[in-house]
Amino acid sequence: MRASRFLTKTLRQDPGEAETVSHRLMLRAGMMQQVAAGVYTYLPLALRALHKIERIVRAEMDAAGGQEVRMPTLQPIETWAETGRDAAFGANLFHLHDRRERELVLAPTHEEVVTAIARASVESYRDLPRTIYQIQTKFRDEPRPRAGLMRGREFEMKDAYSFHAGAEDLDATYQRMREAYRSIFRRCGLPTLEVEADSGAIGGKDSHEFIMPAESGEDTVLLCPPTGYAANVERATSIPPRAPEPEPAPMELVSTPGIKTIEELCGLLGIEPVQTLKAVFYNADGAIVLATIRGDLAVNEVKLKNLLHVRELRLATPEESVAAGLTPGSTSPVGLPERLGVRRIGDGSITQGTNFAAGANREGYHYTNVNYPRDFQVDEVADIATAQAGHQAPGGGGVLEAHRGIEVGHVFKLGTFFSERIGAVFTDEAGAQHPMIMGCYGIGVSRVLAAAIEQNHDEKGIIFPAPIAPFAVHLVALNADQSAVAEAAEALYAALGAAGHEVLYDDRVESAGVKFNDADLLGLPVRVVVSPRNLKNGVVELKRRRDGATEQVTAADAPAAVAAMLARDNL
RNA sequence: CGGGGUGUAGCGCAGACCGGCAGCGCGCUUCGUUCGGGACGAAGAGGGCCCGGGUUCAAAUCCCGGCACCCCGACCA
Repeated sequence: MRASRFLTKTLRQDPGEAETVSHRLMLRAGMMQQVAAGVYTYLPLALRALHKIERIVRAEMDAAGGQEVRMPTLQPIETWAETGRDAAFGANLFHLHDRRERELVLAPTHEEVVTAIARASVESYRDLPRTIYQIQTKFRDEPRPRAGLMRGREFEMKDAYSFHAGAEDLDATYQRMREAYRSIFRRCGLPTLEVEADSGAIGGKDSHEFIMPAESGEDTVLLCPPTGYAANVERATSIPPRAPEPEPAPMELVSTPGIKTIEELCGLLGIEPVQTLKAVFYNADGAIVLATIRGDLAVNEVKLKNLLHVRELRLATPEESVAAGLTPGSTSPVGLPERLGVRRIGDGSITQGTNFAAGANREGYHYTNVNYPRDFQVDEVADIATAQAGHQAPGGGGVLEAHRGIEVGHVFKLGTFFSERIGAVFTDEAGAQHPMIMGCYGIGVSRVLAAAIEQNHDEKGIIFPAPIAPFAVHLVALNADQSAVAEAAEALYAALGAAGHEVLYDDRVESAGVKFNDADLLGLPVRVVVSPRNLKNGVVELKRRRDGATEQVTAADAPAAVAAMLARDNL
């Protein structure tokens, strides 16, 4: 492709509305154009990179036994009502009406439709397992689209679904898919963490996320290198530091005027947060729930939500707390009788340690020497704590460290939620019918592109990993208006193409600085410079974008030298 | 949905408090000089200020209403 004919140009200044690195660089490089919030046109550079990613994804899905289909984006609401997921998705689902006023939705995912495929095509255990996948545009009316391709309302996703006669068979495919995902990200040149994940409302057992480490990521993962433990913070468990265990003393009411926070309480009493208990009020689908946890820990709302089996969980408002008979700022599990009708959940941390300080449900007062279960009771003790960096990994053996990252893939076991509701059953060897057991496996293809740029850039621009670069080579002709340069560059352009390289040929009449800066911005893996100076020396100059390694070779040797340089790009 | 912010030339922004002929930089066009890290000079083109009302002799500017976009939080690939 000749730069002089190329559709898009680069921007010299940063676009005003882009904060995130990948968003900014993609706009500056002319890779995409915004059409609406969270909706973008993929211009040639972006589309070429997406195609590269998709090719790798397809190859690995096919190798893992997947069969590609294309399901419709436009779906009748009834498809969603059948499983109740129209309500589950709520406002995230795009709705529209046809000319007969029939209600349709734009699909955010495809479990319902793919399960209907399995229902139609699978009859017996002999027809199982099956893995179906597609690469397609998804629509989700996100509450807040952000950061360009990172979180769009319209985005590209590879979604795969597997169907099984038994749990062991699902497990085999699940593991095979995890391997395929590792291969995909490795082949893309994108180091990715694989972590345990929350499996969400549908509540499958196993779930893993693939997280690309990046500071701008929305997710936090906790890693324990010595033990290999890796989990999303939403899901992670840990062994928090132990609380002191002095001889239990009689509970005492102390005056704590104006004290609202754990820090203030600790300051006043001369103790550490680990020696306190805090009580947090939640509104869980309208019901008030009291969560009690040690003061140095935080409630993990995902865990709590899963425990309670509710759709919506949020902090209770002060008014709601008061209405439930509680005193915000001095809330406490102590003296909270069962009859209030507030469900009480205690974190495991309350069962260890003695003589805690806790609220007194009375403005300006706290209790000291509070001991569980002597002084208060809960309806259930469970792990509802947020694991933190510095905690011991579950089982011990190492300390957790926290990292930010971007979720680019997610695999999980669905069980029979969909097959039961859609009637996707098979006949077993004994002639009995069972719902198929399902797994599902997603990759945010367009997000992978954004994440790749988040992970691979410097102050000058993008540094594309060779496997997903829109072009492999940026051929730059300096003083392109000189006929000797133009002739040499044209010949090299043809030779590189003939050798199978994808080349962006900068034949524009522009200054060296402009061309070099554009090349740095676009970040194609290898830059080849043809110039009067090089011509005089009988060479062309190769420069690798990633590490700046340079090499001078004859024009005749250039195609092979480029190939060699590309091969070493990811090392 | 709550909080914060912004809509003025293709892009980045000033002008707005204090109404008075719409401006700067980049980019673009033409000519000349330059030519290995965003060159220089000269001459040009290009918007009526997000939309709708209102106030006023006069509105980008003041008032009212709307829309859009961005950022921070509750959600996800």
